[in-house]
Amino acid sequence: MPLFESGDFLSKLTRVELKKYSQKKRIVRTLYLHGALSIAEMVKYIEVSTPTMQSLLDELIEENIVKSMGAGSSKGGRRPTLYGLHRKAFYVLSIDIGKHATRFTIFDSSNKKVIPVTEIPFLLKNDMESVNKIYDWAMALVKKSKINPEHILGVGIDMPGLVEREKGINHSLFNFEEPIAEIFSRLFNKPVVIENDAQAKALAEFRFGKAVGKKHVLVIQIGWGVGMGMILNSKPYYGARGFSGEFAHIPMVDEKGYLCSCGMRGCLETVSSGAALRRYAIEGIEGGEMTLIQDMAKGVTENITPQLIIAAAHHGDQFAISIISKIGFDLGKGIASLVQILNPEMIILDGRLADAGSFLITSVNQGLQQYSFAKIREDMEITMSELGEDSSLLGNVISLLEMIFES
Amino acid sequence: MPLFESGDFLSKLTRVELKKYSQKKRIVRTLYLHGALSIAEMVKYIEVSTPTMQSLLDELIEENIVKSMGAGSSKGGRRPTLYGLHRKAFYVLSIDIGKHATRFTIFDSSNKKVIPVTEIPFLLKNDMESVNKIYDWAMALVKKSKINPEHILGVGIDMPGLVEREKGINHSLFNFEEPIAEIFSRLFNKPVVIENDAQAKALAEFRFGKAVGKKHVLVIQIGWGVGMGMILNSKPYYGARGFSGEFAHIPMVDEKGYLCSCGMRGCLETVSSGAALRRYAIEGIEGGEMTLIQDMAKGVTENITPQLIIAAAHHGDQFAISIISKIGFDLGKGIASLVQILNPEMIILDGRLADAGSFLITSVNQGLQQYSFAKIREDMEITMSELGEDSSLLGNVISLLEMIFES
DNA sequence: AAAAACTTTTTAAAATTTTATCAAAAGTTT
DNA sequence: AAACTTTTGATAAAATTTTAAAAAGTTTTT
Repeated sequence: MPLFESGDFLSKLTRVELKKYSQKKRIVRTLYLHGALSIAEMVKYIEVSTPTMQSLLDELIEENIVKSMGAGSSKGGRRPTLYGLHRKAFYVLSIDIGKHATRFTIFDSSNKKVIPVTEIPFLLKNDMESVNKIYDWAMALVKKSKINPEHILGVGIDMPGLVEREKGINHSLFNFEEPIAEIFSRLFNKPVVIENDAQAKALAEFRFGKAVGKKHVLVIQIGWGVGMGMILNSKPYYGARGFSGEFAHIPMVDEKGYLCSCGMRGCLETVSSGAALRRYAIEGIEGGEMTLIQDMAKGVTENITPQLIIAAAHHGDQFAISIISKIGFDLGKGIASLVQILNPEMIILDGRLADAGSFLITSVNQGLQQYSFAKIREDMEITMSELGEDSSLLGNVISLLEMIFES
Repeated sequence: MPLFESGDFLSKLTRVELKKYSQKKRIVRTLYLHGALSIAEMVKYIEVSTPTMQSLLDELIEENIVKSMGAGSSKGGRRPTLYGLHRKAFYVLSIDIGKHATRFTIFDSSNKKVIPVTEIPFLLKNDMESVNKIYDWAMALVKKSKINPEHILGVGIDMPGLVEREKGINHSLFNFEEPIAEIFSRLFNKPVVIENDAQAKALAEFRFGKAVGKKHVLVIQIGWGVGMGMILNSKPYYGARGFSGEFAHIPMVDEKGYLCSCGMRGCLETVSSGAALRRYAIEGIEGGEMTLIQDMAKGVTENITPQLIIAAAHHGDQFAISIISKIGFDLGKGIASLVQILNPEMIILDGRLADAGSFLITSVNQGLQQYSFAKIREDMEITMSELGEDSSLLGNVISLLEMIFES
């Protein structure tokens, strides 16, 4: 049984065959998410009796997808035999498309990278040439990895923009006549799933990060801009067309607000993002503020980046701290809206601005406190991501597998 | 098989018995939601073969829960036998607790009221006396209805406040040592579910109103205050502790904003609610505005209600129209945040202010257009509820049944 | 050190569900 | 109006799954 079958194949199966097929997929999914398990444990996740589970596992072993991993530790009785995914059960090619760089890697079924992440810095253009370049680089990586392309289950891709995951369309980027996911699928001759970059990060947090086991989690990514991915009711939330999470563009400031890159005025992103931080710094310096930032940037405006401002704050620069706090407070105010509306269990901050650490968290909490109910905040945790910068690449794998396991 | 069994009873069942029990519940749920169906149709909803479905139905008929409803119309072949719920399969007592009045009725399993809604006007107090009064009135209604209390499956109650449905606690009202749902459950000696009033309305819209078949719907209730119930991913959304939907208290106006009843400043409710509308009217009249409102209220401030202002608008009063528009615009701005974050398919407006109809909708759309992406609005519909004022009573029934069917 | 208790796995009989086929009833086409 | 198609429902053999009990392997207790 190959893990991925077309609907055409599936429609020919009888009820029993279909049930067995979906049970096997659930087993593979469970082993992917939880690692090696005993029969007794698996029976708790998947509703079948022990003998049935055993025969399903036998078949999966026969098919070289699952293998016995030896005995686990006893809980006061016979030691269980653990079953886990064969390392080579499947590979997934993951691509993180960004504005200024695109990153590639390949994961195996135990979630390990089989080849280091390759980052190709290039300015993304909204044309087929960029698509073809990405394909070529990806194929070069596959070749380099020496993995048999047959063993690659599919391709997971994340990118910025308004992504309609189900239809495989990105309305902001690569919005050609044919859905971009289908274009890639044709090129790679594999199933391809596309995902919004922030949502990919949320998936990674949910399955392998701080949000494991949580039901309602918001992952907010703060870089030059702001993005959000959501897990609601233990499921990724996409909304009607996948356009959810546009937290960056909720109204925060009145008519007098700055013009946002999206064309509206006074969006959260105009007062609470890396770009806003930079603008505050430049405005401050022009207004005659005494600050380390100017020295550190050697007087060159182009050198003023969020990272530099954060570094200045870590050196004790009061102006840097004050503008980070300003941004944090407004972010907290924005988060207050989220909290009041969604009552999440946890909010995870990610992205480069998250490096501002306690400077940011403190002021975020201030804004949040001023604009939300204590009861709703009570059991909620705001925390920083610990998955690192490859989390979106990992999220792509999860996204692809979920697509395959759901069908 | 009684429809509601305790966990104790269930834990004694074998796997097969449990499966059969849950399949039977799913059949009852399906028949409740969709009305009478044929075996062939039910097989599409519930994954069993025709012979199995037949034997399950036979058992349910034997138990007097389901009955054959005669032949349906043919779709080009043998006419199907339709099976539906016995009218007396179960009854549900529904109570809508409001600040100024509490309303009671009893529904049968075909969703019909077996007795007209009784409204008891009394000012709700936060004490056990009010609880006991509500219980007494409810029992009086049961007696009047002449329904055997044994046949009442349970009690569904909605009320304002921060309701933690799973624990049966309302943190704003009746927050005694024992959860209020348990207190009522002990009094009635039946399963009781409590629900936030706006969420109850959302449930009614989702199952029997304009939101049937939709996946992501927000139901906004605008009366003196503002409430919201949500359906996300085809499920009622409650959040971590059931405190979601506090849309009324997201920040809308800066520090200069009005003080809100919740203690914060500048909440949406301070600029976009029946109370805000009244305040605008009074402020306007005091400021010397020429308006019909003053005549209609006979110069008595107490007479100025949202309804009166809406009536003035319908008479062409420009000032009334302008303040309704003001409120609508701000509501639209608030809705923009919801839309950007959640990308819903549909937003349903309900509550007394919804009577302002087109005056409101037009300005809501203006605010929404100014502060949200066209792509996200594109396929979204904003509409008025058509379920009428009993929708929360109906929602309570759905809530109770979902609790019972889920367990 | 042996026995008891406990967890996991295996086995085979028992129970259940499905598949496949047929029959009945109604619509559609010739 | 007869023949054909379609849909629904019923039946019995075939296949599958579960139950229950026994076996195997560890830890804990006596």
